[in-house]
Amino acid sequence: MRIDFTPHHLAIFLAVIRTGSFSRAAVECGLSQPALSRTIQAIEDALGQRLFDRTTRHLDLTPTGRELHPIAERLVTEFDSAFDELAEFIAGRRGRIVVAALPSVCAVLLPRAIAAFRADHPGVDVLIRDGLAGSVADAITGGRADLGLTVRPLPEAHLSYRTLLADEFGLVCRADDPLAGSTPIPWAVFGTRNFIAMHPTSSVRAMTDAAFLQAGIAVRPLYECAFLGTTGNLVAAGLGITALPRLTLPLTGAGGLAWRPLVEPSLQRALGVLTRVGRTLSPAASQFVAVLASVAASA
Amino acid sequence: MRIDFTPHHLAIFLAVIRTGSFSRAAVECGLSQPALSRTIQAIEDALGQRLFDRTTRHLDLTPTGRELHPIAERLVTEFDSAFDELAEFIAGRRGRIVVAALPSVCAVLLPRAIAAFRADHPGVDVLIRDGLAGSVADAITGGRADLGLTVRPLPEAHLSYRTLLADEFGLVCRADDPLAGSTPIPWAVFGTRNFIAMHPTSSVRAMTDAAFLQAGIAVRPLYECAFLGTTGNLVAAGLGITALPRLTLPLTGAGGLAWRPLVEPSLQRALGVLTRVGRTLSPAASQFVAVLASVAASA
DNA sequence: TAATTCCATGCGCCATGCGCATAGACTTTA
DNA sequence: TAAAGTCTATGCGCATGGCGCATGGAATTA
Repeated sequence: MRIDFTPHHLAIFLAVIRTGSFSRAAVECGLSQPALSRTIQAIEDALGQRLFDRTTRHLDLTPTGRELHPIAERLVTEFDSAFDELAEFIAGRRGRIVVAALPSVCAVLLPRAIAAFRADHPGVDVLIRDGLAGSVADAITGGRADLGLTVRPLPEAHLSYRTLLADEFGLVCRADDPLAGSTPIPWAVFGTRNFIAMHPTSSVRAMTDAAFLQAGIAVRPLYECAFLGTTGNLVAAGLGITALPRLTLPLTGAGGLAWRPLVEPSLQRALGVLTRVGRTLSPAASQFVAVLASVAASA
Repeated sequence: MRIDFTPHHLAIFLAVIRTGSFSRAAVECGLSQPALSRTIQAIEDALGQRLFDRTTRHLDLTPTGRELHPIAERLVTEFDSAFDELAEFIAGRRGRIVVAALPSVCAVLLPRAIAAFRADHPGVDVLIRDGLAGSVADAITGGRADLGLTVRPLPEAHLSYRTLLADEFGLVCRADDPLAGSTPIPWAVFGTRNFIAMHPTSSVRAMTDAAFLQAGIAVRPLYECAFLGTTGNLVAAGLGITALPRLTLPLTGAGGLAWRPLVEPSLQRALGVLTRVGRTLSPAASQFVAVLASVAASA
């Protein structure tokens, strides 16, 4: 007779050894004595060997039982620790999350979220890959990242997007610029001043272009910067003004700048979580999204 | 839902990974596709997590599945190798046998039996503890030896004895002794010559005393030797004659001795296997007994 | 649009595992 | 010496779970 051994079988065997009695082992295992007795018999039948030499008064391991003893101990321990380990992962207490994010998110939202998350999940590593909107989406599509933190992408069948917060566009000028005094400021202002643009592949540029279109003005970019730091320094140097979402301001790295809300149109850059549809998130990643949402809500 | 995971569950999980398909995995596992599908679902329900992101066209591990993968591999391997190991033991190809035996058996029967046994069972170690009849029986009673090779002991409830061979008593004298010419020789001969006896605790002494009683003669031992080598040398020196079972002759260690069958009564010392009742022998030990029996039969 | 290929699900069957009651063996106690 | 007590084994019936068969439903291909 060939049965499929389970850790349960082995645990029962070990309980008999530990207690030195079928009845006591049955109590310990939460079974009736007949059930336990038959489980031992089933193992013995499967092995073709007795495990215990037993009478009503005596119970001893047979040589085969003695041989199985350490094996059973090892297997049960292995099983338990393996599933404990897995349970840690499922509980979100262990794992690795790869987050692809826009530089601005990396600079502002992510650090706070990671700090809050790691406080509760010290066993989870969070890896960051920063990049522009296109590369974030590619990382998600290609499976190189679990989560993307980016602007709303063009709708695509296998991408799922959930907005976390709206980052408002505003004018960025020198603090001593007269514009810094009036608020709010219409986008039309860029028709009268030098505009320092971001690089055409950036998500900010796509939105400023759209705003100009909506405001009905034609703006000729004076510079096209790949990095916000460059943009900030150009503005600080008095070479022109620009429009940036509020959260990107710290990335300009320049002092003496003012940010004032822009209207007509009032424009917000949606920042959110990008995932791949049909791909289950790890428990840790799901919980990280929740932390992100609460951090974004309190921002 | 909490199920009892078995290596079978894990093997099915691994088969799906290996084949990249539920249907192919089902074939590989000798199951129907629905059965396999439900087994995976059962694991997923138990863990509260999907293991595969699957459509009819695509199958991918989820993070939890990826986490379980190496764990499952390890556990299945552990289980297999553990039971392979146990199977070796049960087949009698691995193990350790402790044999307690009389010196004469150690010298004559055991070496041949061990040689024959080890040729077929290179993985089994055979340990020998030699001692007189009493200590052999004690070793069995006390569980310090698996098998005893000794004379038939006094019947005792927990000892089981099985005769392997009958070792015939004969006269031992110098080869140039006139007695060496006549055969068979009656025990009464010891009434007319100096008798060199074995020590009172030895099994041989018990039998020679009984023979004298049966032959109706009174014999006064000249010496009482603990070792057969001493006895042999005393005989060789011409100090007397003695009676020994045939198989003990090589242990006398003396040259120039003759052995002639004794009659009136003709006496045989039974040599056999002593075991403890109610104590299962290891598979290797059982097989060793079989080898002993066949070696004894051909002796 | 039809055919094909997968995975999921409804259904019924049967083996397995369980508890209850009790038998049987052995020891202890009166 | 007999009765009581303790421990494992077994008969029995029930519920659960695992399985195969048939089929549904979704995605892809011809």
